[in-house]
Amino acid sequence: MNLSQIELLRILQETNFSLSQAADKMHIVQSAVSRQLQLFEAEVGSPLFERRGKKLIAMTPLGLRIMLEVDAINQAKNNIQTLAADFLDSNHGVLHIATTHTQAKYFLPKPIVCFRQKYPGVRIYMDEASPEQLINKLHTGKADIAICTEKVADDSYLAVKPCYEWHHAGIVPKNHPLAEGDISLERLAAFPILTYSFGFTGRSNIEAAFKNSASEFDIILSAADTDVIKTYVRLGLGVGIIAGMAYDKTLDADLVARDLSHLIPCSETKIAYLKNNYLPLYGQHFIEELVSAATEMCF
Amino acid sequence: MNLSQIELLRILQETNFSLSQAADKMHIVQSAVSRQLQLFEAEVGSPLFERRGKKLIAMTPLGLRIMLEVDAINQAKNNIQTLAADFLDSNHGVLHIATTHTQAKYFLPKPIVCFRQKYPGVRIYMDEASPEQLINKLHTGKADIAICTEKVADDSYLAVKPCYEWHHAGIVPKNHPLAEGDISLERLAAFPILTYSFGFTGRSNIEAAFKNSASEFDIILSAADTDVIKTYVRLGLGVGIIAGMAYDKTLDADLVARDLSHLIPCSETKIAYLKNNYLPLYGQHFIEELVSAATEMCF
DNA sequence: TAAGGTTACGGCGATCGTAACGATC
DNA sequence: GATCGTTACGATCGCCGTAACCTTA
Repeated sequence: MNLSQIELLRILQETNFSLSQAADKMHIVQSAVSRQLQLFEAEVGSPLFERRGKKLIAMTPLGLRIMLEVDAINQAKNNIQTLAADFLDSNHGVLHIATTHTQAKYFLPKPIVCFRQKYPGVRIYMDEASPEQLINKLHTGKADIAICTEKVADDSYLAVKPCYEWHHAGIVPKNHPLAEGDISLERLAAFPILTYSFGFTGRSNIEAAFKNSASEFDIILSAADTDVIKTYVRLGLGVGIIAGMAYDKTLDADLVARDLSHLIPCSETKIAYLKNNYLPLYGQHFIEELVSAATEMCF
Repeated sequence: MNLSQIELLRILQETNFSLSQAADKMHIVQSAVSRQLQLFEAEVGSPLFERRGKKLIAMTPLGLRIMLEVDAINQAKNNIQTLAADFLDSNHGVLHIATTHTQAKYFLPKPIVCFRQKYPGVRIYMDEASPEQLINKLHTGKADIAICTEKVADDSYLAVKPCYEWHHAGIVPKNHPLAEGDISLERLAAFPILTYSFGFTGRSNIEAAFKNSASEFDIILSAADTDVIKTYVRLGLGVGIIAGMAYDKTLDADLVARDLSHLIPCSETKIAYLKNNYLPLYGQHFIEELVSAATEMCF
């Protein structure tokens, strides 16, 4: 057993068990990969892959179980490299942030600018995706830190830090009936609703609010992206329910935002990263930056 | 970086940072070890060991941090090997059990006999030590399973299964005043006490019982070993406080056992193993055996 | 001066690359 | 027949062992 065999297994998982693609990724020839896999399987004494003819099509139960250990080894190996680099120079490096559109546009700008000033040598990659995909990116090492509201609390491999609490707001054009007067769930439900896609940005709390009430509501458009929702609200399609911090007094002056905190439960945005993943110092500082930026804000 | 360098680091930790001893353990010459360490430190870019002249005397902070990852890699590597062996033949193998004298002598015999019948091909190593040492043995891979009452619940790296609850008993020679009549803490405290050493077999609960009462008690002899306590009780030195299951009606017929469950809080014997350590199937079955043996017993 | 660590060098073996072959869609 | 995987063989590079040297208790 050696580390390149371990690396090979990890890559095979990524490439749908293709030896030739794995060879490309490892910058060696296919035949070498083929032999290394044979050697490893021989050492284990049992096949790790299901084969159709010569093609690898899936992993055996043993292979799947061993893959957990392979992942652990790879993680530790990466941690050693990150630790070493961080020790030599904790001001340079790369930070992969995965988050949803709403956080990226309405929460992250300020802390990221601050962070850039402290760490001009750190290259930031920002990746937008659904909360489900964010978690996957953490697990596959494509992201170091995920910032979002939904789902991350369930995964036992993740360290989760609460970041800030916020509530939803309703947005309507200025002349809309809901622009004035008290708002209740019943009044809201009388209009078509535009809000976030399932699994995004506090959508679960919106569901919960209406589930507990007698009113049925009609979501005629859902999007991952606050700006899409705003666009269609402007076109008069109905009432938008968005995250409070996504309403911008200046840019959205043509819209009226109505507080919904008495109707929809509070949402909490969280910062998540793999427990087993060593974050370089600047990564740890970035998280602190997020938390302090969050406490300075008020929603 | 490669696996033998990782292995080298682990062994250096075990050998007090002696390159020559490490070389012996790895069955290669000293010079090879020296060079591999140099290569690894060069790759990391910083020294991992503090040196006095050429001698290694300690680890640097970076080295200590990296050692955590090294341990993770070694653990995963061992798991792969165990998984492979277990898959090929889950009836043969080795099981290292670490436990205290009391458990080894008064609880384990029955479940171990049962286990041997199911798995005649599994070699059992039994290791007696203090609870503190047991935990250390788990961490260093010298034991797979630890069985004891104290301490294990605190360690976050350990998976802990409750096994059975028991209470203490007082033992005295037949003609002793405490052989008859109701027993209170005050009456107990009037006699010299013989019991387990600090950190052993529910000793903490004995402490707790007397701490909460007004009586001061005088432990004139403490031992890790129930049999030692019995011996000196027989010699008339005082009252023994031992685990209830350590009193044997036949063998200890010359002694009288008095239930102390109303005076000393219940103790719980637990089974512990490393969360990250893959236990072969027979090991998992052994734990089940322990639990079922425990439920059949009554103390 | 003995014991532990480093440096230099030669030899062996592991692993890669080339290339021809085999199988699968 | 094009793509993917396996087998064979030669070449290279990494790693070990021997041996001489250096350093410290």
